[in-house]
Amino acid sequence: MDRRTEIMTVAGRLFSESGYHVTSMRDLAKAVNLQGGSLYAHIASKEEILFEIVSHAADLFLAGAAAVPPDLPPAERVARLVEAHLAVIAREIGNATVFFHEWRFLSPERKAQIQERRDAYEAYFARAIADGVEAGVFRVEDPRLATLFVLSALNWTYQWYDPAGPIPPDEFARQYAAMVLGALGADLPLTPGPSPTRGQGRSTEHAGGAA
Amino acid sequence: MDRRTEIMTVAGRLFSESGYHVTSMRDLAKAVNLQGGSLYAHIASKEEILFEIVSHAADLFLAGAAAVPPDLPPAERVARLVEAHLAVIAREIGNATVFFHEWRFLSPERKAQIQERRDAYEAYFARAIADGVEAGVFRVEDPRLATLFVLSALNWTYQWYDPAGPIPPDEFARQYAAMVLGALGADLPLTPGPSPTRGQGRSTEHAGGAA
DNA sequence: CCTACCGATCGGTAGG
DNA sequence: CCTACCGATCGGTAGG
Repeated sequence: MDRRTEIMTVAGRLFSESGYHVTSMRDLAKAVNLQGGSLYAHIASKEEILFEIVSHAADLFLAGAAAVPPDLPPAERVARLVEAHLAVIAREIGNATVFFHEWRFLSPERKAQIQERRDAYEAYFARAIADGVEAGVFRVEDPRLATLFVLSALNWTYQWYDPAGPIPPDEFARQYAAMVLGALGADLPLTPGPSPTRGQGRSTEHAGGAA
Repeated sequence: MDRRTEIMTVAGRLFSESGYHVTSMRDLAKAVNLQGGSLYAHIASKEEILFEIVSHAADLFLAGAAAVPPDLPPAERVARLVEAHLAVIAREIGNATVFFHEWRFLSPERKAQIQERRDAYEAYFARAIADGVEAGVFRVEDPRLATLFVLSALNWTYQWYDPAGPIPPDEFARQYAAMVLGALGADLPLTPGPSPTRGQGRSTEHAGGAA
């Protein structure tokens, strides 16, 4: 990993832990064993670092959605989109946090660039949901609101999901996808047989964040 | 509205628009027609302002949940909790934004105080969901994960919901509650008869944010 | 509630 | 990549 990449990686961690504005260039420099001014031999500005982190995360989300075959049946497509989204969060929770939490501090031009990719990403979900409604497998009143509902449920997960916690990422994604499909009015898609005792009571100890 | 209240109100707007750290005390002073130092005749510190805003929002959420009769059937209780949550966001979107976005910048003691209320709030949802599972009206694998799913779908709405937009708050809440109940595996609770043309296509023009 | 000011720290640069 | 430094701005205070 070259110096520049190291700076980006460490910055992703610091920005996600303390916030973009609270993290100073000197904090970052110290974390990579440099003097404050030396960072500028590798990067042009603090905002450039933020942009690279956010842009990288946006690309990961977009690539994940693009990898879902568009000819799959809508319900399966939605499930795959959900899984892809959560896989990105599980793998790069720090960068994902910066993506969701700090992107608004980008310059107008850079923010617009990210907005485009967010729109494109949202469109994958909107299409899958619209297809499902058309095919009669989803029952929603307003597809646009349903899309925002699904994305909301996904986007907030960076606030509380701990990939190292008790729920392994793919089990997490499986259950989450089932709930998303339920929200879309699909009839009990992948729910495993009637074993209502499964997982019960197991307070999974994820502490605060969501609420 | 006395001076102090005015400061809090304006600060809520500024913090939500630009972020807590980007908004300087001088920005705030100017917005209420004071000199920078004069703010300190009314408040002790910048963080005190943040705390009052966050604390106020936490109280609103908690009061909304507490007002839902605990003896209601679980499905209706969840629907009411969802509606109460969205009502707070519709009414105080600025303070709600600060609550969700900036609370982590509070001092450890104050953060802990807010965390307590968030936990109490979450417990309302956890209880309603647990009751529904027990009663057999909800079908979820892991009640804790289901609770986090529901709260995620709700918590993110401050990012994109516009109370002045095309979807009026109570219509918004009604549809949102239906999707939440669907996610919990309740059998098609309040879905109005088969009128799949309703609301269709109406791209509700909420622009980015969610994605 | 204002004027004037405090020390600290910020992102960034020059020159080597 | 370091040393030394820049102007700007920060939250907050003293004294009136």
